Amino acid sequence: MTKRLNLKDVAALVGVSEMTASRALRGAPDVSQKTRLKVEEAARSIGYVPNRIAGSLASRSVNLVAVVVPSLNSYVFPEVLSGLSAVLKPTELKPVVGVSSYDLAEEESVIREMLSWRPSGLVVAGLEHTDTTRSMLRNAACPVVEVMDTDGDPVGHCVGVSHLQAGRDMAHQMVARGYRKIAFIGTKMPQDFRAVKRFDGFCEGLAAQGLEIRDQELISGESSIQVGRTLTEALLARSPDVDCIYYSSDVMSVGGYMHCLAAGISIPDQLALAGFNNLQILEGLPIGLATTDARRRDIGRRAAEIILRDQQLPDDAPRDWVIENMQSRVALGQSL
Amino acid sequence: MTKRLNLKDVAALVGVSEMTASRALRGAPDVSQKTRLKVEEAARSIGYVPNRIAGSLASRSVNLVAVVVPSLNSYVFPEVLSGLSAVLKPTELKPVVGVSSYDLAEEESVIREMLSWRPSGLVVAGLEHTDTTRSMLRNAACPVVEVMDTDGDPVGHCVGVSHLQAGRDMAHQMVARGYRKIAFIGTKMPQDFRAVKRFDGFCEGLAAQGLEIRDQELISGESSIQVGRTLTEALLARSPDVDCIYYSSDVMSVGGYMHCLAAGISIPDQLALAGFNNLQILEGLPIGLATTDARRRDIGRRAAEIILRDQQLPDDAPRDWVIENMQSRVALGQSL
DNA sequence: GCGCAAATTGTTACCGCTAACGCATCGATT
DNA sequence: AATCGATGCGTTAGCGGTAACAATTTGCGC
Repeated sequence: MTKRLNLKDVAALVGVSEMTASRALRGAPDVSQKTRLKVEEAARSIGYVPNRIAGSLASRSVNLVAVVVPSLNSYVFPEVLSGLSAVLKPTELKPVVGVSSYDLAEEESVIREMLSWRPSGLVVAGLEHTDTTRSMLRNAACPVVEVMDTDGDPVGHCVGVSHLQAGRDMAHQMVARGYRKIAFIGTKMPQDFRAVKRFDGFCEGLAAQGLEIRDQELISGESSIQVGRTLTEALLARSPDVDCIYYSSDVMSVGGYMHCLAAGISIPDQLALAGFNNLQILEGLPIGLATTDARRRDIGRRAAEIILRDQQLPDDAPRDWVIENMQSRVALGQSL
Repeated sequence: MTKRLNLKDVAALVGVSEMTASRALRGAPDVSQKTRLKVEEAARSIGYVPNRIAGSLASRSVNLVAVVVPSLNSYVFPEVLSGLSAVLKPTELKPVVGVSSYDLAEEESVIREMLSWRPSGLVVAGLEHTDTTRSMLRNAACPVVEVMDTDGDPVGHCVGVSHLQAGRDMAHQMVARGYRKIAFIGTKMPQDFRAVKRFDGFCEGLAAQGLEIRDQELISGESSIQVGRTLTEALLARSPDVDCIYYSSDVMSVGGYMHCLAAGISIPDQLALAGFNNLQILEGLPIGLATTDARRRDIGRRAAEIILRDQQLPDDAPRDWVIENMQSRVALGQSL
């Protein structure tokens, strides 16, 4: 907790103007190598850290990309972030993460907070927002990308997969493989709009083949292996004839698998399981659990690319809106 | 992408000075209820979002707490964050996350970037830093808390557990339970200083009882269930007589457990397993895997409390440095 | 040694907001 | 009616940098 250091202090130490010191430290052109070195050395010697608040205000530019996700615990968003970071790494831009806790009001407040820092771009998970949020996104002075989901009405750019379609596809796969007594287990219902869409698509897919959900467990809590296991046990106790379960997430299907292991239920002979996301935790299990690859890393990468591209454009340039539906892919594993 | 809106625009619309508009929107005193409502309404109507860059510069205060962690994929730091967020939630402060990728040079650059935003506090995982980083932390004009680890020489406040001690404790538990042919499997070695300390403490604990590591697998890659499974298989193939394995993380021990499931190895009769962290993924497994609770949420909470407390203090008030060693707790489960 | 363009450095005017202080207004007090 | 403290609002002067332009120095050809 020492005296606040200014550019002025550095400049005075070297005996140049603030402007020259500023240029030297930013690596701007028009500074001689000699003074640049002297300034850098002086800055280092007194431990000067530039004040980006002042810098950003003056230059009207902020090297941050805001990323708003519903949760960091669910294993799914860190991977989106990782794709995004990889693309931003060689640039000046840095991601900043905000968490909305699957709550639209909270999302609104997080986005307002983020936008108040005037970032160079905003990435937000999902297409569902409050009216105020939508209006803030529309008026934002930076590119906006809504990610994860393409079933809906994007405000800005949009990169994701169709969760409705993913649900339908899974229904068809299950029916094609002969399962008829099919159940669904979901968490964060109905706050997780994408899980709801998968469920809807799933029911629709079953209906298209003259079937309907045999039983279901929907809870509003977060997903976890433990919860997946407990809900599976409860559902099977109630509906012992169920021959196939679709889970809202791989975390949950792993829990289901754990229940089967403990209860001696053979997979897929006695019970078939499928999840969603293609999470890393599926790798390394004794059997491959069926899932759908949600292209999370690709989504993160693409969002970053769009922001980089747009951000270069002058404010009044024509913008071509990207709506990109990455095809999600069912991976059957040995559990279906 | 619309016109940039100012406080001036809002003020003009209402017919008051910028200052009054500013006070109204911040909820500052000395504004009549009537004008406050008019200003709020005007701001909402044109979709004004305050510019916190300008605001922070003028008020010399930033409502952000920087949090620098090595990774978001490892399942461990999100929980620290969650404890931290919970404590900050009712305050003005908001956490901002940076990722250092288990790389001290990267950490230095992330911390410099963070400090350039003049946050109200900085939380960083670990006690090992480059000299430049240490000097930046020492000179930072905000409270600094080093978390996770207490074995070392903190620059600022410090909250964590002793990883050396955790390793020692686990060695004693294993020996006490009769295991003698003990191996270690670790990831991010040696970049993960805390894992290294656990390993060192572990070896020391074994040595204190006349034993030494029977075999080991150390890799620099990230931990995952898959990697845990593969390394376990490789180690057992090489040293089939090993009767107990200590892993650098629960993620890895779960992988080991998966190998045992697949290979029909009975736990703990044929092989005992123990990990570290007490991650949530342990819950729901058919058996409880031994681990050590690393108190991650408590650490996050405590760090937030320290920052809140310190941040109120005037710059020149005497500061009492906190060094808090939370006792880590071994949880034996049924795998040891 | 002179003239001129390129290279380097300095000056001025903000960026958008707020701290600090100043100045009215108004009801209550004496 | 003059005094006074509270209340509400405006004015001034920055916060710590940078864009844009002005000024100075330097190198070089002739």
